[in-house]
Amino acid sequence: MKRISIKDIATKAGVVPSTVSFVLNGKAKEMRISDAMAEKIVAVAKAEGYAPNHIAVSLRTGRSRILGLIVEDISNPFFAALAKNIEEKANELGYRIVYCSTKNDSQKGNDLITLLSQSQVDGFIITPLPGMEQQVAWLQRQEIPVTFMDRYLPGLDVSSVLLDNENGVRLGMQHLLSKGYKRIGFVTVELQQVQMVERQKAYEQILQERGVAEDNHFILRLPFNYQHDFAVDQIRRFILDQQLDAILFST
DNA sequence: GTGTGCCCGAAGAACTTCCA
DNA sequence: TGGAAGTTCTTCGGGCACAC
Repeated sequence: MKRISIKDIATKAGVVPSTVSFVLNGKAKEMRISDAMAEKIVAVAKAEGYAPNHIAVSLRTGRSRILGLIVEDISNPFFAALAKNIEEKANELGYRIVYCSTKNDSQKGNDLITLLSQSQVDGFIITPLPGMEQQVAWLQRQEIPVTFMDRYLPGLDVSSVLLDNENGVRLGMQHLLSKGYKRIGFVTVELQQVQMVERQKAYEQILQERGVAEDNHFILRLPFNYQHDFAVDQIRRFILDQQLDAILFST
């Protein structure tokens, strides 16, 4: 079935394509097109079920009104919730979102940046991984807008929306310490990502400030792609082996 | 293998036509 | 004559056909 184009609408309405374009883009008044003609064009477009060809629009305007959202794992509830909010806000502003997951693989992240930039996305929101620096720098050289989310890459001047990792851990630890807990465990994942490093650093710093000996710093590092049952078993052993009375989860 | 020209759909500047 | 209405032409990036 042939797709209805602006040209088809023009033929049926008895005008040229640009007149249709002006009307359908709300510029009829500006271009001094009569109300009667504008109404006729709108009616034909509606009757024919016309929908703009986004590829053609981006070809002409150089903008796709699509943003690439690259996160660690879109099935993760944390990123799914963030994605939902980002999508709602983007829709309000007339943008659509394409979601991708790196699965914590920087090569995959780099490939996704290449793929999406070739697809003419207007900008990127990325939870970056070490190893993606060059690709992000390339985006900056191409003047393609990039924003980091949840974490950042030291050495790159990119706008970032971040959690206050240190203060978050500090508040959590203060709460547990104020309740009288002394043997507080810290559960994290084996990642050298900046946010994980900052959270662990904050945990150790707070214990140090309280004069807790290093022997009583209890840290469990789970592998990134852990299975649920495995993690539960590891945490159970961690609690028993270290005789913990509280745990702070960093993720 | 390389160069050239055309095509696709839509936007918009510049232009022409019409009419009071 | 001048404003309103509508038209023409160029442009964009990439794929493709064709000539050399």
